[in-house]
Order: sequence, then C-alpha cells, then structure tokens
Amino acid sequence: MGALPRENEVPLTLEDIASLSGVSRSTVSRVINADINVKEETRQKVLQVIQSINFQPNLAARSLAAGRTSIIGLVIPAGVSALFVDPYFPQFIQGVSTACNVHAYSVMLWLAEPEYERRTISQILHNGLVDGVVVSSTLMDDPISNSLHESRMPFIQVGRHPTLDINYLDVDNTQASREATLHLLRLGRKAVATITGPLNQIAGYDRLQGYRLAYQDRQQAYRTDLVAEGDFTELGGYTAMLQLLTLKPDAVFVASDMMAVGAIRAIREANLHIPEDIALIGFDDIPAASKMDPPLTTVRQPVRSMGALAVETLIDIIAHPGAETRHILIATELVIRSTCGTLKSTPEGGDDRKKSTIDSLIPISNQA
Amino acid sequence: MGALPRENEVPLTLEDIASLSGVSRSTVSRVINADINVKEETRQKVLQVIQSINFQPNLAARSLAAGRTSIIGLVIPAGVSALFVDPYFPQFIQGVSTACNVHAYSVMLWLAEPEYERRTISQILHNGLVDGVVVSSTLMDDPISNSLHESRMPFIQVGRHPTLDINYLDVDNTQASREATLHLLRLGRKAVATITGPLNQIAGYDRLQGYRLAYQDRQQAYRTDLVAEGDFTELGGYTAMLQLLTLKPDAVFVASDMMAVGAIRAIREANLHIPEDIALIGFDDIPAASKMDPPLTTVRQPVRSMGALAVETLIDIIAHPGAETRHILIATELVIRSTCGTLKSTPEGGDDRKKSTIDSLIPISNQA
DNA sequence: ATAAGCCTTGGGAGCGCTCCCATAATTAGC
DNA sequence: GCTAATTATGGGAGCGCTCCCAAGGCTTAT
Repeated sequence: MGALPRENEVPLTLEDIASLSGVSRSTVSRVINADINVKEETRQKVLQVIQSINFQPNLAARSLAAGRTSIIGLVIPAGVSALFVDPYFPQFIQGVSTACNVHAYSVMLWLAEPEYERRTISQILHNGLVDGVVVSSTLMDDPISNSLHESRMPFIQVGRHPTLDINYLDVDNTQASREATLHLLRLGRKAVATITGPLNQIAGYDRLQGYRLAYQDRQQAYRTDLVAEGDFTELGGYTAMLQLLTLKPDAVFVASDMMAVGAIRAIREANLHIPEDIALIGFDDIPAASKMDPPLTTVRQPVRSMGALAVETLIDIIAHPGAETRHILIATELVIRSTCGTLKSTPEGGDDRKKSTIDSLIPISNQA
Repeated sequence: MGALPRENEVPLTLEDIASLSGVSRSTVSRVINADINVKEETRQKVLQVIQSINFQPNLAARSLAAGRTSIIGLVIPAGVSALFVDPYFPQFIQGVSTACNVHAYSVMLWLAEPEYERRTISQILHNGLVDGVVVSSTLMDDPISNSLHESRMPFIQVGRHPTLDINYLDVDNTQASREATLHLLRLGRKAVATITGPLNQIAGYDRLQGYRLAYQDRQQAYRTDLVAEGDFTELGGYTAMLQLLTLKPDAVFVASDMMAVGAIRAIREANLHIPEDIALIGFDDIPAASKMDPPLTTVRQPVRSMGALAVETLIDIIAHPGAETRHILIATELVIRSTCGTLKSTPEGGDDRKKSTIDSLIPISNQA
C-alpha cells in the first residue's frame, strides 16, 4: 500500500500541524509526547491531522532541544575474529534490533575496526548521537570498555568485565562449562580435553575456568596439555583438535560450536569416531548444531533474548542515572544430542591409550 | 590509553572552543568544516584547541542547521527467512560499515520486522534521521522499495527491481547461474536439476532464469519437474532435494550454499555419492564452502565489496540529486572445487536411470 | 456569589550548529 | 600611496523542537 502521501515532499513542522488543527505548537508537541494535560477533544483533533498527513517530528530538532536522541549505539569490536562467521552476532543484533523497535529506539551500528576505533569511540562519547551504548564481546581489558566507563555515557556490556564495576549482562559461562565438562566426566570419559576460546576474551577465559572447576568437583587434577587455545573459528577448532589428537583424549569440551565443527573435521580426518572414540560437547547451540552428523551436544545460550534484554536494561539505565550497577547472569541449558555419547562401562574400548601420560598433572588453581 | 580527558563531562560547544582559541564561533565552524577561507595560522591555533580538548561538534545541532545528518540507513527486510543464518548478511553489513567508517558516515540499522515495518519506513522517510538508505534483498514487489521510490529519499537497492527504475547494484545472477548450469551440462550431466531460491525474491527468480538460459544455450528443453523451489535455508535445500531425489537427477544447481548444505545432507541420507551420482554447484561461496566434504563448487560473489560499493554509490547519489539512475552489475566467479565432478564420458555409470522419464518436457520460455 | 484551585493552552527562550551578510584586514593594481 | 579587489573574521538569524512560565477558562468549596 503506497499510503504515503505525495505532499510530504516539503517537510512539515510542528507549527504547520498547529495551524492546520487550530492550536499552538506547544499543544501539538504535547499530543505527540503523550502529555496528560491535553483535553481529549483537542488531542483527537490534532492526532487526526498528524495521521492524515503522516507527520513525523524532526529528530534532529527534538534531540537538540531535549538532549535525548532515542538512538542507542551497538558497538561490536571487529577484533573478534569469529565476527560474522559465527551466527552469534547476527542473532544478537537481531535481538537488539527487535527490542529497539518495540521501545521506539533506533540502532546505530558500529563495527569498531582497529583503524577507526579511536575516532569511533570518541564520537560516540562526545557528539551526542546516542543516548546509550550496548557493547558486545570485548577483550579482557578493552579500551572501549575503559573509555565508556570513564565517560558519563550510559552503557551495558554483554560479557562481564574482569575488574571494572560496569553494567553487564552475561551468560553464566563458568557454570555452563563446568556442567558440560562434568557431563563428559560422569559419562566415564577419562581424558577430557578442552578447546578454549581466545583467553584474552572474558568468555574464553570463563569457559576454561568452568572446565577446571569440573575437574575440581571430581577431585581430579586436569592435564594442562589437554588444554588447547582456539579462537572461536572453525579453523581454530580444527587446528587445536589436530594438536590435541596427538594426546589421544577420549572427550573434548569445545568452547564454541564453530570450533566444534572444525574439531569434528579433524577427528574425522584421523578416522576416529564420534562419540565412540571421542565424545564432544560444544557451546552456543548454533542453528546448524542439530543438523550436524552426528547432532551436536552443546550448551544453549539464548542469544537473541540476551540482545533484547541488554537493550531493555540499557533503557532502564538511561532512565535512572543514579542507580546501582546492574549485573545480570543468564542461565544456559545443556542440550544433549549425540556427540557426547552415553555412559561408558568401566573397561575402555580397544584403544591403546597409555595410562602413564599423566605426568604433566598440575593442581587445580583455586581462584574463585 | 585513556586519552579522553575527564573535563569533557560537560559538553563543550563551538562557542567554548571559540573563546578558548580567541576567535569567533564562525571561524571555529570553518575550521571544523575545512573551509578554505581561514588563515593557516588561525586554523592551527583552533585545531590545537579542538584536539587538546577532544572536541566533537554536536551532531543534532549540526543536522538541524545543515539539513544533513551523515547517517545512512541500512534496511534489511526480516521477511527474508535466511536472514542471519546465511553468512551473506553479516558480510554485507560489514562491507557497509567499513565504507561508512571510511567516509565518516554512521550506519543506522533497521531490521524491518513485519509488525513494525510501516512505522519504520515512514520514520526513515520523514523524520530526517538519515541522508539516504541502502536497502538489501527485497521481495519482487516490496512495499519498502515502492515507498522509497515514491519519496525523495536517496536510496540504492542491492538487487535489481523488476519494474521500477531505481538505483541498484546487483550481482549478475542470471549470467552466473547460466554459467554454473552450463558447466554441469558440459561435464556431461544429463538431468541437471535446480533448487531455486524463493521465487518472489528477485535473486531467486534471476537464478532460475539463468538455469533456463543454460538449457536454451544447449538447445535443450528443461524439465519443469526438475525445478524445486527452496527458500535459501539449509532446511529448504534439504526438503527440495528430497523431492528431486525421486526424479533421479544426476546434477543439481543449487541457488545458495546454505541450501547446498541441506541438499548434500539429503543426498547422503539416500546413500548417493557426490559428485559420482549427483554433481552439485552452489551459489555464494560462503566461508564454509571450501571446508565442506567434498569441497563445494560454487559461484562466488564479492558480498563485502558490494556492501561497500553500495554505500559509496549512495553517497554519490546524495551528492548529485539530479543525476541519472545508477545500475551496477557485479561480475561473479565460478569457483570449481569437487562437488561438480569432472567430465563424464559417454555411457553413464551403473545407475539405472530410465531414459523415458523425459515426458514432462516443455519448451524453453523465451522471456528476455 | 466569590475566592481558591486545577486543567488547558499559548508563547518565549534556547538547544548548538550552519549559512549569509557585513565588516575588518590584507593584498594587489596603477 | 590610494583605491579596488580579495581574503579573513564576526555576528545575526534561523533550523524545529522541548521546556518553562504565565494566563485564561472551568470547576469546586465556602
């Protein structure tokens, strides 16, 4: 329906609507902003004119006068290499966008690229374009978080910050990874390895921490050589798995599904079977996880909802400047499919895993 | 580097910079906007103050006064079901974002969701928030394109429009598909089927058209029953392939790599081999294509560059309001890997494909 | 009926910038 | 050295909105 009238060629102003409906600019403004103190009759009259003409108030003028823009910035550091190969970001963006639509906010998207990063951040903070910022997946000690924290800009980070007391929303990475690893351990796997995310990202770090805690729960020590650092990409998972394969683990907790895809490729190429030879649990529950062969056991995180919740929390933060810092932890769900296998009875299969490789044992670190 | 000074807490104005550097507001404005008529000495003095204080002019004020915002809108209709599962969009967004960074524009992201679509479009057009719009992947007769076309808003669509004379940038879908299909035909495949995209999307339609043209080039008629409509998703590809399998094709041109993934799954489940039993060519060259087993032959389109080019063209359109409509066609590249197989010698393999199924022949449609 | 209130409404001031015009400083032209 | 260009600078007038204050119109209580 091409319902948009042609006469809108020349942008109208509040004043135009005012004279068209026989009231003042102020009253029109009140109607638009849902002010209580307008007689119902007047409101209807004005609303009718506004709708018939499809009037939209000029946002620049509104921002200038009111000091708010109804725009939030969504900052995604492009340093994250998995960016845009992993379905995580698209889903997250979608959640953000939906929530913004619902709350009549607009989304300014900033993929912070190294070269422009400085300009970007400084712009965000000082040119008044956005009312607040959602920052996604930063590094351990990201200058973006730091700048934001030092400024007055309301913001929320997706992913906790190791040191700063900032508003954040995060998945309980540690607990989720702990449970996933425990699951493999309980199924009777003896040498559960892990492919971590980049350890300079908080999520990568936390997931490794969960892996460690699982071993601690079982009163066992974990083997440092069974820890391979990946980078959340398919290739990273493949490479890390290649490395682990030489140590003959019988299970792997992989810190992202994309890496699990790569790991599976490596395992296949080594002519090993999943889950018989190597059991595997991923993280994310990407759409492809259930379609994989065999279907991937993984940790589901509600990415879309998290995007939406981040926006809603941010809006609340903007509305209550003095309030306390918000820390939101989201629960995850272990989705058991086929790659983790089932309970193994005591004597292992026909593989010749030697028992004496356990010489690189180290005690579990006791960091909370 | 926490280079952002603390004193920026209270936003500064041109006037502040002016008094700090001993000139007038107008001169500061000239410096910021790179006006020629400023004495070099004055310019330096002002620049120094601006930099030392990390001054950023207020964008709302600038927009209001100048009538430009330096923001472009990126509209992605969410009706597209493959949205955000297919790596296409993320890459495209990335291209757009990079180009915007380079040209000092900002990106307003709109995932047009059905419920909010009307509000969205009308906002874009009338509230002066954006200087222009990039619209991605619309349906054949999308109200978004129509509204935009009726308005004065400068915009460029990624994907040609079947009827309207609008600015667009598109991959040469028809030619690319024609070559892909021809490639299969030349390799000696007799029953080349196709899994199309949604035929209410221009890209889906054009790719089917290319398939038809290939048959025409070979002076052959194509079998309508070998055309199965997909929806650009993995599941759609799987379902469509299931349907085609009953007709025993020996090759398939699949209109997207995501659908190819699904098709391969279906072929595997039928215990058929790729490319021996069924050869296959995809479209997009998603990152995973080269990692697939076997590596996927596919049509590569430079998605990221297209995003960037769309922005640059849009900026040019904004700068030259009167200019002629731009139509940009991007060439693709057939990336030959393993799924298309190699030249088949005359007598086919041991499969019992009956030759008499060719009763559903129809003449090639002659639409240009 | 009159004073005291509340509900409505109108208009001024100003958000921080750009644009235009006027004026001041400089250079060029003879 | 004096006028005519040219270049450099300053300030006014908005851009279209919100916010605040003041002023009318009505209601309610005394």
